[in-house]
Amino acid sequence: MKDMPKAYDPKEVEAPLYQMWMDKGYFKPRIDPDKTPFCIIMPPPNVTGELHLGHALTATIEDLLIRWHRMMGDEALWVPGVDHAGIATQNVVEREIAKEGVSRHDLGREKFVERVWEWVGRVRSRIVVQHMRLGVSCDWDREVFTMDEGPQLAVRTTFKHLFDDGLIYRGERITNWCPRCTTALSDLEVDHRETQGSLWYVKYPLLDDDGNPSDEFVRVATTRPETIVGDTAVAVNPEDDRWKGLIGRTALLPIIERPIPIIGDEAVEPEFGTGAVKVTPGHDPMDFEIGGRHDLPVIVAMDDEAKMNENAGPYNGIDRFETRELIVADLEKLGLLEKREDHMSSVGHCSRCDTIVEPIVSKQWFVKTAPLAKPAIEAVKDGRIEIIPRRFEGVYMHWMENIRDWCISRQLWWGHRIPVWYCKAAGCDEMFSSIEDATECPKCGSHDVEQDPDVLDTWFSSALWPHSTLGWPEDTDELRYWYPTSVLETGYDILFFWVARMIMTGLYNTGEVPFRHVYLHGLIRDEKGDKMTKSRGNVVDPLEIIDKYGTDAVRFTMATGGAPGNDFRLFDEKLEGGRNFANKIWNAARYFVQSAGEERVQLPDAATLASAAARSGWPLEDRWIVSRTLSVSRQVNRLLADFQVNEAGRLLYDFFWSEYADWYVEMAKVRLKTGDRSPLPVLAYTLQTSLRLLHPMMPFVTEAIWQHLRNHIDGLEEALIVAKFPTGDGEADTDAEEKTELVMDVVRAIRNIRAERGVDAGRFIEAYIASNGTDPTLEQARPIVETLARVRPLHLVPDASAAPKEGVASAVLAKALVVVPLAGLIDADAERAKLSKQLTEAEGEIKRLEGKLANEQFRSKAPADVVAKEQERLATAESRVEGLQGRLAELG
RNA sequence: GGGCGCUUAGCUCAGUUGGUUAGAGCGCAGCGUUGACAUCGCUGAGGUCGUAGGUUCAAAUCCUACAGCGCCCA
Repeated sequence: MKDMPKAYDPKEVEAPLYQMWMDKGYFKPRIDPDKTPFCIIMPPPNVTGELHLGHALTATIEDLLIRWHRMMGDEALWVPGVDHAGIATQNVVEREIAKEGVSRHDLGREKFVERVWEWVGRVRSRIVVQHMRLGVSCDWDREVFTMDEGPQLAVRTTFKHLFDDGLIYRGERITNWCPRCTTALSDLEVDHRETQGSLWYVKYPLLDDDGNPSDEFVRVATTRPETIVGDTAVAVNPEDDRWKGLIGRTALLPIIERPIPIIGDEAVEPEFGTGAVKVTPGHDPMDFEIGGRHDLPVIVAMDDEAKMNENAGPYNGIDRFETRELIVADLEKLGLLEKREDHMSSVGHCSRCDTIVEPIVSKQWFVKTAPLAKPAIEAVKDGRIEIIPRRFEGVYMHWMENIRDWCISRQLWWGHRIPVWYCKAAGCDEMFSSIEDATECPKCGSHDVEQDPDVLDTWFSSALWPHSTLGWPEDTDELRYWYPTSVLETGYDILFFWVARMIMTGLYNTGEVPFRHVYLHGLIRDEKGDKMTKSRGNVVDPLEIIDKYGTDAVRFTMATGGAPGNDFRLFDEKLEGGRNFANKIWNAARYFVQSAGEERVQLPDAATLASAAARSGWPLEDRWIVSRTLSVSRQVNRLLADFQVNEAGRLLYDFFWSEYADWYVEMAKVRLKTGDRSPLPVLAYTLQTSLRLLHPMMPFVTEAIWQHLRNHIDGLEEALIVAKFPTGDGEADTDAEEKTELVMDVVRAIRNIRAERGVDAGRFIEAYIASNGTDPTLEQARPIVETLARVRPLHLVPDASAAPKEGVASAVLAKALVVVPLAGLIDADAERAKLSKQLTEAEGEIKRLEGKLANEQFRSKAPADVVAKEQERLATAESRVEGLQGRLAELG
């Protein structure tokens, strides 16, 4: 840690700093009742593979919040973890072993699960390494896996409680079935897509009163003719005059030749197709409901893989879509196919493998959600939980209020085995849930008990995450101290999957909300605005861009890229901006370090910093930057408290670059070059304050600089990560801010004239500034104006008459007149035209403001400070007009 | 079908209790090798804030309708 290289090199500093933080144990909070607990439970990434940009965004925002609170003195706990991701991981490992030509059935359940554990071991450590590259300051000793013992116990305990409370039941229901994953899915795991298909019109012969075929037909329309074999009725709307006469009669199912009743049900839409529909309770959710209302038999005509079964007569063993073709052809041959139309319909796809889902009736486990939803709705309604951005509360409410029972069983091998046992003893059909592995039937005492072979939906264990990671069901110190947790931060796309369910189970298990705030971030898209997906091939690997731009650049870009809850597009130019900013910070610090040299700089003392009066003797620019630093510190705290992470980032970017680096440092150089060391404490103060403010967002570059600064500034904490976060306590100095604005305006005006007239950048030119002769501001700032505007000699004159009139360029400010003699470079007519144009604009401004201020309504209804502001604006415009008129008069 | 979001400078986006002369980054134009930084500096051009109404002293910001795009739920 000697010299600072000319450019910031993230590769040099990141790994050693992370190691240092780890070694010092800075990530580990203590349970301290005198301090405020702050806790975030990390959304556990799936053990399916690599982290993606969504995880990087999550990590960035959560680490920012954690670091901020840690620096505020809170006991900040961030719990990392990973999720076993049932279906997804099983699929990935199945693909892995398929490369060896082996299926999971070849291996058998036990061997297959062993293979999954091997996979998990590899992926878990990779995820940890990836997270570390992002700079996350989570407590690694607490890293949890959803399949660890603790979470296992939490899962079983929750299941048993729900089971005993009658909130879990097993039943024959129609569920979404993925024939490729061969498991049931919950409603949320199905993606619906509008798909071009066909609507076939089929004639079902009617039987006469004696049960003999008649020459009458009922015509039904269907998008899924392959399910005809499972029909158990034809339904019409009882209000439908065309068909209500048929209710009570019997139709003969084509091909299968099963007599089925014609029933009336209000769910039938008369506008659809012919107004008569076939009813297949075994393969259609709506038909299942109709069947329930009319006591219709349920026929399941397909197997696990959606091949037709023995109930499908001649199609037994044939795939569902092939069967569709065959049936259509057969109906045609029988003369029962009337016509085919193009038809758009919504088709469900497995969210994991994209296979078309088959609605199928099977025996599954469900959670009765309505009783759990009620308190979950209350918690958000009464503000115990706040969702950010606010609009998602409406989305949450709507879903919760219309919630449907949750299918939690999955026909998988990888996951939490359902803690239910069946007694096999003759005459006993006991079914019971147990937290411990059961060996004995509680009813008959038989040891012939068998555990349910299925596993639970992954989200069942994730739903317990905020309390299970803290030790529940044990009554741990952690749980007592950090629960309810502070913030749950994740993408809005898993509001229902995860957030809503955590609220339900959290309240059910602990009686308390799992977290106080839910912060939902948007999705990161590619340059064109497309979602990043493997199939599109547009996925960006976080490590790749970290290698290219540095972690801080990635984090800064993520944090400031968009507003909370809004999607944003990521591309190289944005990341370059982040990288450049990191380099800017680095170099601004480097300048300080070089300027300080061997000297150890003392920071200004706290009392002086706190009081504007105490600072009043300081040079103007020092007073200004301290005042601005205090103000920015306050704003950053307010913005972060409001979760306006992006605004906080922008504010710091603007402050550091456009105020500190562009102006204060340049002003400070003026004195430093004369050998005056007095700016050093203020440079040190502003720089180190900025680093503290920036640290949560850009931890590496700021900490790296901090460690350099410790050799040059007295009194800095040993590491920035545990340094105190600035709160901005201290008086603003509006006088200094206003006066510095004047100085900057003057410098800008001269620079503008130089650029417009094409004056060589290096050349010093003469200039006159006429301002209110009693204000010593410009005299005090003379060296600054001279240097920053490259002016010599600079004439400070009491009024415009003292400045030359021929061959000059002028700039009229409200509080000053700038006159630059540039013989030979000035076209008098153009100069007059320019000033006239400005005069017209300023006069327009006056007119507008006078009109506004003359309005009695405005004066009486607008708040006093708004009126005062407009008045001030008017005065400014008036003085500009005066100046411009005077200048024009003088120019003739 | 129900709900939500977006539409602001050439591009990408900010703009949270309605009160500026509507901002930033990138891009663009001109100038620039004075020891922090060319991953830079200085200067500049560029917008009737989707359209039409309404509320208000005051609307990019609130309300209504419409258009285009996107998402969620059914």
